[in-house]
Amino acid sequence: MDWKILSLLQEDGRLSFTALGREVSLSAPAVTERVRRLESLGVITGFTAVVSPARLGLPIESIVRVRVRSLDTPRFRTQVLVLPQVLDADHVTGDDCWLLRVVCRSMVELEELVEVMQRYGDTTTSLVFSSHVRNRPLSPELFG
Amino acid sequence: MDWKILSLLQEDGRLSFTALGREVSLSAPAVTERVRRLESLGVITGFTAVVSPARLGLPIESIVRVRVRSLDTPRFRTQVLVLPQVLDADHVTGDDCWLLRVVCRSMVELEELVEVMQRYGDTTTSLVFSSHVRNRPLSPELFG
DNA sequence: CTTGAAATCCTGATCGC
DNA sequence: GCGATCAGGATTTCAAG
Repeated sequence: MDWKILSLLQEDGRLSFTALGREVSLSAPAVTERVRRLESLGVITGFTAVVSPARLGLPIESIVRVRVRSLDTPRFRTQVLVLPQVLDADHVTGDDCWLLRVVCRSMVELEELVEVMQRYGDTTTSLVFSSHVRNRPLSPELFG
Repeated sequence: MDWKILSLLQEDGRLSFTALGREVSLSAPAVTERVRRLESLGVITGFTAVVSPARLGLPIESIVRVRVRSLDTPRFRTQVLVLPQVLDADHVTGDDCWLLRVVCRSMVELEELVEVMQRYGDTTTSLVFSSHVRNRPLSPELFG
């Protein structure tokens, strides 16, 4: 039941509670309470509009791996992770330390960004040809 | 003006049009039309609930790089990219070809997934320690 | 979880700049 | 083209059962 609600809200985050109720055969206040509970449990962390960088004039998307020297990590976090072009930043195991997803307007801008990151460690940059899966909804099949 | 609307909707995708109108000093029908236009332009591609894999019992998150042999690419796409554990999949430049973000319940499950992917090419797996930036909203600063 | 009533919101038409 | 106002219908919210 909660899974059905989660699936529907991941598909359309603006579904009204009454529409949601119709789908799952529950009254509107009942689904409202379930959604509020999922929020307070931290299962649902928010609702958001999905925006296309390309349509906004940000045609370049790339993944930058940065091997940050440990002494430079604090400055890396305050100088690089706050840049608006950095859409995702994960600290990971392995030699690469950090994986950043970056969007920008041009290769020149990307070059500048990577030069900044180079100050904190070696980088490896991959340009994204195409995204075949983007933020796939979590589904009960994960527990099949 | 459209930027203000985009920022607010990326923060809270369920904001009502009247609340949105109050924030930007516009009437509800006016903001409604602007949002509809942003949707039809493809700037806003949808609305979604943001769900926490960890809170759902998926504590392992990892980035898998797969160097898929080109002859195996069609099967890779139909056999791997459809798995529910694969939340993101990008085709990228460079030696690695594919970058996948994967969530799962345990290291055993991750091992099985990586073994499947190994059938299509060499893999390199990085476990995510922590995500310091996750889906940062696109902001006008990108064009500062 | 459901019901029901009051407050709020959404939608379309119409008008004005 | 863009936004404001208004009325009718739908939705949200809160109380009570």
